[in-house]
Amino acid sequence: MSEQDATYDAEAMQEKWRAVWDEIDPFTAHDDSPREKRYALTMFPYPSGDLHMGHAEVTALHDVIARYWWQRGYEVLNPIGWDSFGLPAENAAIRNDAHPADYTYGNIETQAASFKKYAVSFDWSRRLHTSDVEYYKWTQWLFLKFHELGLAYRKNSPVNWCPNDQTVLANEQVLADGSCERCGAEVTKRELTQWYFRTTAYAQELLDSLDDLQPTWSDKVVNAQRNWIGRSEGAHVDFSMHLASGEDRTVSVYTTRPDTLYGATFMVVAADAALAGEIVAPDQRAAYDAYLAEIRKASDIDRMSTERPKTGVDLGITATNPVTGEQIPVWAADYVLADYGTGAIMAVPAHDQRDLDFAKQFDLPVRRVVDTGPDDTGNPEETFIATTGDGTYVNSGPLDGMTDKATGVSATIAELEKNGLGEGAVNFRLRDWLLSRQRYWGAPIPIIHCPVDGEVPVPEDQLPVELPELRGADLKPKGTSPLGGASEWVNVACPNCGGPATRDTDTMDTFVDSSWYFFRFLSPQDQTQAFDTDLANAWGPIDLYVGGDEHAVLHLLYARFFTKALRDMGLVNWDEPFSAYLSQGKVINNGRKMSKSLGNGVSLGDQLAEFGVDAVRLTLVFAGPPEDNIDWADMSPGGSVRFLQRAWRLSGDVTSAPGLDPMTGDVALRKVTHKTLHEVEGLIESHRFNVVVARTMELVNATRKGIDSGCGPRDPAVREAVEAVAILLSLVAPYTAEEMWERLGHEPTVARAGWPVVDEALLVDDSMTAVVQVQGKVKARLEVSPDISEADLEAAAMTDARIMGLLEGKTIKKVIVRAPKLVNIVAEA
RNA sequence: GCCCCGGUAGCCCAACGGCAGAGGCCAUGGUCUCAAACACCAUCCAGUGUGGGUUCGAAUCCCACCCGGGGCACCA
Repeated sequence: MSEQDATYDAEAMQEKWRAVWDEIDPFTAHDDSPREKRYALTMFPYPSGDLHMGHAEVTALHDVIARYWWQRGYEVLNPIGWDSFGLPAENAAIRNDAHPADYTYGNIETQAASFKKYAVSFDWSRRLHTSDVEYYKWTQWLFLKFHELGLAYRKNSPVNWCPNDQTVLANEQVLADGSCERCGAEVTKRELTQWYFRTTAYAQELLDSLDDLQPTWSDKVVNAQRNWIGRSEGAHVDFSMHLASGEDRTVSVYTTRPDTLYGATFMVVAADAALAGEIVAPDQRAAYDAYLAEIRKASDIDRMSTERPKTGVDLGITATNPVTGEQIPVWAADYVLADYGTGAIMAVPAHDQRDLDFAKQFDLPVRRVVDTGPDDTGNPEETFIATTGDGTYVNSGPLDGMTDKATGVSATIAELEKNGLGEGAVNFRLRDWLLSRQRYWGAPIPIIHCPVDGEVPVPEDQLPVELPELRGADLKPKGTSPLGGASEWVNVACPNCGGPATRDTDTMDTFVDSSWYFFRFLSPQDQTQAFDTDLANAWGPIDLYVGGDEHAVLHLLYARFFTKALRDMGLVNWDEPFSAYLSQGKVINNGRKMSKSLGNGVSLGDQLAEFGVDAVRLTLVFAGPPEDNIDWADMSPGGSVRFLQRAWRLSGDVTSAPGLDPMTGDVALRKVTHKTLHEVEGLIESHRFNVVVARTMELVNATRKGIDSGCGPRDPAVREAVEAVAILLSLVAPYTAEEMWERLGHEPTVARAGWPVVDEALLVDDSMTAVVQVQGKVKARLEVSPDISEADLEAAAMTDARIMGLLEGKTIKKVIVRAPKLVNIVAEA
């Protein structure tokens, strides 16, 4: 059977080359390589079931870059691991009456096999799983370091509680509608003592660094993080509250509008803040307690609705407005948040709609202090529409007559500071990260509670604190950690005093595990430390991170926080983990997210079986810009198969021998080849992978033409072109590329063949088309030399017969010449 | 309500402020075939969401609006 008669058999190619690649091992990164290092990372998967279309997309895109870097001569670190702790495994285990480890490690094996078949250029030697003892030992070690530095601490406060999963949630894990990110249940509040990471210590730096990341991160994610960190500027203002006991108590409030202080006609304290219970007058105590009980029951879904009428209760005391001296009432309400600012506000109903709604509800006074003029909505005292813009200050003492908000704010702050009544202040929306989870399948928090010594860190030499097997135990959520039931595990001697003590029974949020895995990849087998600082400094930061936007404010923010903290510990010398971030879109079907309930799921396994790995990868890369969603219903993987066959067939048509000097080849085809390679370099750097595929298609078409009706199959330019196609395809369709490479007479692997050197001389055309416009409209085209001078081009345009005809009887006002591409003549009659 | 992103042929998508079309899908015609599929060749198709502005020149820059998608949201 001749080469030309061979058939393109995706399945057979996959079988054949997988074995060869396992042998060659082309993608293991060597720490001691003299080549320049690049670190490519894709968000590691969670082991639920087999890989799906989303995994296929992100790894196909990411692999273009990783494989390109190899071809360009870099030493590329492209590791793979599994984010293998977490609730889904635990819930599945409960459903199936099995152990989470069985479910987890079973799925990991399934996914690993699928990744291998999918031919992702991972370095398998660095594989890790966050649920391995060897890994979470160091997660615990990091927790202890954070604890040592005061970055991990315990506090009692109202927390988000998922009644279904029976565990607390970080703010970031509560969706906008107040439901649980994991299970969708309505999240409620509970008062609990929990562990936190002090993310707020880095709020300003996390915000500032975003400026540096802006050019190489998506705007979407940068903006999401900015909003989440939510920096605002304003002032703390001190109010003196007059308690029923006769005492005075100074309470500070945070406001972004200190300039409206003269319009503060009442105060509101967060009903669930400790302060409210401390200051309520005895005759209002019963009403307050009833109100508190009522709002505790309400879910966040109800609480967070802005349409809901305002509720609250009078605390029965007054406070003094520090500038007017007026006695103003103090209320408690749930529209004021206990954990933002100071948990108490000054209410300026005329200039804040929420305060105005409250004032209207409870018939509290409204006083306008900024007159925003006749063009605005009118006087809020009458319209009940708060005004927030600039205007002329009225009823505001020394501010009266000023017209500018910024001036009003700074004047007020200066006055407050002078009189010791307050000061300028900055506030962040960002809260500390609540990391305790009352669940089994996670890294135990390495703390021992001793009745004598309190919180005692587990000594480093006693790490890891291994998760007790609890095989056969009931892991169903009960509101406290299942670890509490392992009494032999829980009861230990205090490392300090030796007396009886108990282990902390909570486990860490799995986002802790994923906040540092990219460090562990640098020395995954190291038994002596979490990661090797020198290697981290040599490889990091990550040159390109590819993943989904669903982690815009979760994982990406936590990983940034960890990196900054590790830098401050001297463990690494860079402070942002991801130099560039590419967010890939989702694979949807028929305009909708794939879901079981819609019945529109597309199985990756089925697609691979029908079209082959290469065609599926090619389809995903070619679909459009990486950031865009891919609607699988609009795609044509069958077309991808046909293209790959067309490309593959070229390799059978080449009749020249390998190692031929291409210099003697057909110049026209060589130009296409070299222009394509040159252009692709830029396209890959700017992540326009879909256009890379289009350019490869053009090269295939041009080569086909050369073989059939041009220079013929024996021409060296044809060999050069087909080899270029194989190398281009090695980024997207590794099996087809390898098969072509073999048919071209080369040894495997094409993936490490090296990027062809582009001949600059072939990028220049002998002649090109210049456009002649009259009044901006194209009227003529001229064939000119690419290095024609402006004067020559203008002369050529002015002497063109059509142009001369058009200009007859007109006065030329202006001629714009952009050699060698364009001449534009502006003329009038 | 606030903040992002997008709107180009029937469809998916290209186009440093300079000829609106690179590539693909679909469709149609042809070559090949007993026929079909494949392959190859060819053809068809929009003036860039709307209205203004800047410019010699705008899909591209600016303003307003419409539509679609996403994020945040009682954060004082």
